[in-house]
Amino acid sequence: MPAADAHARYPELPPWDGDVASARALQVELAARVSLQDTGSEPRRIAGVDVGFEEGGAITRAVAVLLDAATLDPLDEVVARLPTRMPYIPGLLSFRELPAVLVALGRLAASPDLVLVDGHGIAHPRGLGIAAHLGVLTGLPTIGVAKSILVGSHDELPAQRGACVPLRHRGRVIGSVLRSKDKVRPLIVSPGHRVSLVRAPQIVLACCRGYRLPEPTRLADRLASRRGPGACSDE
DNA sequence: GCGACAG
DNA sequence: ATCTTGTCGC
Repeated sequence: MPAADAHARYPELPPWDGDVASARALQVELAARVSLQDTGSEPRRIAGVDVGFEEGGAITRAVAVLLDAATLDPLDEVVARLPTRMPYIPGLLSFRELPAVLVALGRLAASPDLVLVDGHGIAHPRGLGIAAHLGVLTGLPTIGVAKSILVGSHDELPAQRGACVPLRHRGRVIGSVLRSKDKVRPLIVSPGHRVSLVRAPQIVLACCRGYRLPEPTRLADRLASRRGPGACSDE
């Protein structure tokens, strides 16, 4: 996909025009298209996506990594850089980051059967966090893995890895608060699309390998922001 | 009206 | 998200 055609290709992701009210209205429409039904089949390839910024925010850098679902070994990684076209507005994150994410995902060597996104799924004021928005756009099963709560509340969570309690909002369960590692801040996991509330945290926990973040998101995160071992593309 | 607010 | 070194704790 030509590095800036996400808008033309997806009517559900219009270019930013400063109209917050209509963007929110669109989210309400798209949220009605979200499915919380599991696919039934086990994923063979799982992708992880995350976004970082360069040049003081002028450049949006999206990273997509593809992993073998069985071994969690990396199969491919893509970095896409696009000029930033919108400011960060709580609740409208997907409109700002998805254009770059779609380009990165489209350049992967193979399409994933599931995508883990750094951000929320349906655990959002209008039920359409970035993972849910991406799922509705592409039709791919997606799960939101956030590092903090946007909306909702929950009971106390045990300190041991694997502990999981429901995240509720307006009397509804919208996700899970999951302890992915002993004594670290929990992850906020919510279905994005075509994944159930029950399976989302199970899948995410199964993707954790001793770090707080599950491998798909952790590897994408490492390339999107920090400079760690293997983060340099040249030399 | 006041505070909260993914990344 | 990003600006940023060393440091406290498991």
